[in-house]
Amino acid sequence: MARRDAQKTRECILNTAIQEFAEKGIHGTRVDEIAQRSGYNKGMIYAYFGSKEDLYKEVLHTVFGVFADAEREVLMAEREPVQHIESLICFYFDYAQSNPVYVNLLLWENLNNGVYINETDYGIARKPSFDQMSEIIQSGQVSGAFKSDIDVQQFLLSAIMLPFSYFSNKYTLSKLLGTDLYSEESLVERKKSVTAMLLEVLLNK
Amino acid sequence: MARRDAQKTRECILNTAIQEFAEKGIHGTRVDEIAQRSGYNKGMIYAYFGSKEDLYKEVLHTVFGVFADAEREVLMAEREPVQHIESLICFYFDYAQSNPVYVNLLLWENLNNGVYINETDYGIARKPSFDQMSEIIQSGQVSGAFKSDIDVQQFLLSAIMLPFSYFSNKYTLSKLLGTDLYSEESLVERKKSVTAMLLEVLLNK
DNA sequence: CATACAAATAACTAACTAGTTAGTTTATTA
DNA sequence: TAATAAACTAACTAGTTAGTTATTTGTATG
Repeated sequence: MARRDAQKTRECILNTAIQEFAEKGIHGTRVDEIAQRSGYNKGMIYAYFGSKEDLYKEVLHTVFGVFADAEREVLMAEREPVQHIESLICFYFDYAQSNPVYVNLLLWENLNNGVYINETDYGIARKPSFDQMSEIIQSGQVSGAFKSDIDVQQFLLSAIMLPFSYFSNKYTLSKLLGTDLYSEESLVERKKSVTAMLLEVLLNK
Repeated sequence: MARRDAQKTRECILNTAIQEFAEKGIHGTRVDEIAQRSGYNKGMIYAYFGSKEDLYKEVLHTVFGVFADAEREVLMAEREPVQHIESLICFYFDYAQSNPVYVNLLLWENLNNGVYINETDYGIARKPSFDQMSEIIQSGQVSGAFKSDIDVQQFLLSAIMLPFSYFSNKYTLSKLLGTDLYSEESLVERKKSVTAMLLEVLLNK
């Protein structure tokens, strides 16, 4: 087996970079640290990725790409509108819970005024997803399962942000309530509550 | 008038630091830049604040303190539970909208794993606020205005995060929807929608 | 097995950055 | 008005950091 494998080296550096950038952001991350933690020389990073900024953009591209694929799979499933929306809420909650790297990189980008994300295909990748969500809701309205006066865009904004923000504000929320919001039970309870709230607003009685 | 005024100098440096830290975080901010933008020598920063980190903590203390005072005022008002909760939602939305500095510093702190915020009195300042909110809801439940099966903590989490996250995810949300979410009309619409949603879940019909 | 080339590295550089210091300017007051 | 203290500054230091270069090491192939 080749101890020298450009493909594998590249991948290994990228994975280390994902961890580092998610944890410390583009300014807090040190290229030397990525080199050391990945086990490769700093020169390799520049050989394979060009610059710190380019590496960061590839990190964004990779992490957001993986998310978009997972989201697409949920949206592609053949389901009744109610179950479809329910599974989508469930997906957002679980994904944010088990992918802190994704949550953090989104936060960093918002703080960077979207400077780096604008240079990836993030928007292009998500637009059709959003349109598809809209269609699911509209079909639920047609079938009478969903209230007809629901504003699709407003509802989706809430459905996306309610699960996400529980994890993106982890530390300040814990401080506010003074209790552990991320125990197994708390997580189950929150997920139930968010789902119930969104469905109560959406469903016809 | 004294051109040399320690109090005023301190204040001026602090205000500049608030802007810089909110914009660039503790790692992205340069002490030299704060000095230059405030118009004072870097030595003054170290004379009055000790270190970059101590200055940052004082920034957090100041900004979160101002927020806590404003929140307290809303909570102290004598109102019927329905109007009281409505005014609270309104406050959260308006405050996040007009204080990007506050929004950003909260985001930075969540990304810093709450390291610096833990060394301010943020938690202590907010705990009684949270308890007071709980009381408002409970009194609404007693009077029959609010549903009796509402989980107070779950509801408050949603009431705090729904307004906030619309602003904390400004750039990625805009990318997702592809429209300007922060025009005058969009803001009014979002605020209405969030308020309506929360009240629908909370109020007895 | 020699050679050619890709993979990898150590050591370096130029620019930057938090923090310090030695000294100057201004206001106060005895 | 001379002495004193506080406000302020310019220039420096020690350490860091993104990025480069000269060189070595491993591997596939004719």
